[in-house]
Amino acid sequence: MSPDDQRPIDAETALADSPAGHKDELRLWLRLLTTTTMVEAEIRRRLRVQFATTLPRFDLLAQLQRAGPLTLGEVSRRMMVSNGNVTGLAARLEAEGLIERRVNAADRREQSLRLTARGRREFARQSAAHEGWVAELFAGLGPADQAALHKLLGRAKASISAALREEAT
Amino acid sequence: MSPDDQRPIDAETALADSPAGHKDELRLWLRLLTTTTMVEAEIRRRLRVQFATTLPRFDLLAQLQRAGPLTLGEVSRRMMVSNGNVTGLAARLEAEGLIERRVNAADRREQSLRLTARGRREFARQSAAHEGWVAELFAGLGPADQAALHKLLGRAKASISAALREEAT
DNA sequence: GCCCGATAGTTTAGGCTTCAACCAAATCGG
DNA sequence: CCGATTTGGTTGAAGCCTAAACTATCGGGC
Repeated sequence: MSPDDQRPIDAETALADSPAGHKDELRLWLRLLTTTTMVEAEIRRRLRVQFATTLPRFDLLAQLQRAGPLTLGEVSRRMMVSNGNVTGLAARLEAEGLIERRVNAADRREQSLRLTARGRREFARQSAAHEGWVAELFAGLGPADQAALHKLLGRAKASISAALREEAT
Repeated sequence: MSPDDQRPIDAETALADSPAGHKDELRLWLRLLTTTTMVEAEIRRRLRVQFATTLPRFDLLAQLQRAGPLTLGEVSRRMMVSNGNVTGLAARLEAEGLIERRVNAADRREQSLRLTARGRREFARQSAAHEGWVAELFAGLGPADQAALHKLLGRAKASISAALREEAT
């Protein structure tokens, strides 16, 4: 650790040396992050200008479309966001008439969310466009590269999951 | 384009068929996104519990550490965020005594940001820990896989950049 | 029947982020 | 020199997001 590194690190040497040679992982992570950020920013931008919506709204609709009615908690887990977050998101989508809530009579704590007819219609339009955008952004990557990247990302996910489980011990 | 796709897509067929077979790209993108999200969430969490700070703050300090004094606009471009965002971020970091601002005498619109002594000290601690976390999360990925992933992400970035340039036409 | 712990959601406070409108300083063309 | 444009930065409104505290309901043990 020794956090007393007071050398006047200049721009050149900034990323050059390291205590344990973890620079490669760092470079990999930064590249992964910028790649994702670029795609995400473009998708957010297009959702806004073409459909006047946002990525979180789109994601929630996608969950309902794919999995049918879901409780707030299920949506929260699937989207990997806090439940408080889903509360607000669902409120906005409900106000826009894209989803509706229904309290579970058997367990009155639960309420399930489902798409309205209008929500299904809107999402179908957005979803088709979205799929095209993604294809367009990755069009420069050949099928073999795409497959290889998919596989390696799977291994990366496994590595990360393992590290997270380890930590939870 | 023809966004009038009105079929009542049900949950089963949701991801099953597609107009042009762009499902593979979509799957690739979703995997890329979740991988990044998992790492990012963990880094945010550790920054919060171990250093009571946030990822954007850390990123801004990193920019200054690596590149020396920068104007707000330069930071904005490097971090790929809006300039209004940097205004607030810099205000908080200045209030915490980690950075300081200095108006450029030659062009009084500009002001450069630089780390304070305390900022350098704090960032050195955080940075060392951060590097270790990233290495830990990717530890399950062998050097060959890491290198391959890095290369493929480079190609993906090139593809995305090309698509964005195309669009700007 | 009643308390107790667990679970589903909401609320609150605070930070991050964007866009669009704005202000101030610099630059450029005439 | 001076108006028009550009550039650097700030502000305001709105949405997203989290952690932590809270409310309501359910289930089980006694």
